[in-house]
Amino acid sequence: MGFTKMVPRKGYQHLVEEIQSAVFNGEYQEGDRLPPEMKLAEIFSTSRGTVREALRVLEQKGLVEIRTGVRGGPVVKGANAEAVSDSIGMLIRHQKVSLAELCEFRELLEGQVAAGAAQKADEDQRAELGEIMDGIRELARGEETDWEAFNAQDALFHRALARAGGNLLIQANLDSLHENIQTYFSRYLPFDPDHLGANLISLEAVYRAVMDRDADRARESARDHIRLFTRRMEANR
Amino acid sequence: MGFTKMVPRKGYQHLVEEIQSAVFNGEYQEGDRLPPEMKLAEIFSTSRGTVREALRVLEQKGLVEIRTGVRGGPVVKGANAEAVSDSIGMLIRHQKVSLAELCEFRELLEGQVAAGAAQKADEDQRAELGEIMDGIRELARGEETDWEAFNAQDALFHRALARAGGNLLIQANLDSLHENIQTYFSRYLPFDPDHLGANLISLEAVYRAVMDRDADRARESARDHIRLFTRRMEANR
DNA sequence: GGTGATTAAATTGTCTGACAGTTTAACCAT
DNA sequence: ATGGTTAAACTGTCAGACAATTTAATCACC
Repeated sequence: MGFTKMVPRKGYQHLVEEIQSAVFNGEYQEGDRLPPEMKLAEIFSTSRGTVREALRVLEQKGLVEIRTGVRGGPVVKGANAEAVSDSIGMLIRHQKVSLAELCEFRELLEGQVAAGAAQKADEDQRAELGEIMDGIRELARGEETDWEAFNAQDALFHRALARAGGNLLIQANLDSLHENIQTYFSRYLPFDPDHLGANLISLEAVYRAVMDRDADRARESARDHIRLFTRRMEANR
Repeated sequence: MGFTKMVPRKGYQHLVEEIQSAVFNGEYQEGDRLPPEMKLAEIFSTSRGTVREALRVLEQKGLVEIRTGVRGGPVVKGANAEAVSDSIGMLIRHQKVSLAELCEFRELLEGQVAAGAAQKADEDQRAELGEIMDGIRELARGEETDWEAFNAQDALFHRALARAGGNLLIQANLDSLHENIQTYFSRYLPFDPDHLGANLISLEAVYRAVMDRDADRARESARDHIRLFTRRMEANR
């Protein structure tokens, strides 16, 4: 017990681990250039091909970025949530996650984010939210609403809210939810002026609660707002 | 506006996308073998080196697994949360996520999971939880507690709870949190019989609420349980 | 007829060497 | 100073070779 299957070590994995821990130990800081492929091959006494495979892995992990040309090479990237979002998207597209689960999770996160924003948003962020809301109202007022633009603006609002109120982990998750839920949107949420009105009303409720710094009401409004979509999608399915 | 920087396409990225969508379109099912490297090189009229770089990326994404030997080659893997966990760990180790944020997120998720388990756990899962709790009580009773074993059993409980009550997205996130929070545990939570007792009590509360199918109480107990750790860690920091 | 050892084949893992493409920096002309 | 040109430092890609690993088939033996 406690033993794990012995799997033949592949060479590039060694490189991946070494470089990774060099970065985490601070030997290379964000923005620093790692040695070029040739040098790395020399250092680890391996071939350029192997080095390149390791670099592909590190690149995918979001740890380095590779620049071509002189003074190029592998550069340590600042941490970002892209890889998280990507891998979550993987789960979703592998259809291991149902629409209901997606919505349950989103409801939970958006609620938390709204509550956080109500408590933590600074003046700049509050102003930004106000501007975005103005844009949304503007779009909703027109006779024939540009559905695409409305959705885009709506997404913008949720993003800004997430930045203001959620920590990076929550942001990463919401990003991938937004990204991956679009599939369902376009399938199950055809344009409908009725829905647009209801949407705007529930979004206004979230906005007001955040502006009033009322965390509990913000959470509940946000959950309601998401539930509106959920129900609408389930009805159209 | 709306334009994105034109970045020179790298060849292997093309392969990655093509293969990825082939999998998501169902052209290849879980467990199917993709063509071997040579064949892929032929199909995409490229070289083996390029194919291998693409495979490294897909491997890292958790989409394929590569087997050596005859009847080996790239095999489509079932979805799993490893890549999610890995990338979240990255954020944490890059210190982009504070302990406080980690705990905030964990509190939210564990609460949801406990509530879900209270509502949804079937008989088997309830029995499993009971057995794990027995094990925990057993470990706590002893004179000199095996701290390692206790922690392991505790983790087991949280896992079982997550399986019973959370959807896959929540599970994936919690898995990574558990994995990555260990770093902090060992640094800030040295063994302490006092803490162990409090821990057991708050865990019992979660267990009872789940068994009573009281979702709200389960959520609150779970959040309390997590807060206990959070406070303890912050105190020792 | 089964059973264990041997061999052959398929496929990945690695190395070498080469050349094309890309980007920066230095140099040069105006 | 300004603009264009060139050289150098890199990555991107290819081809060909051989080693290592695993499976399947074959063969010898009881």
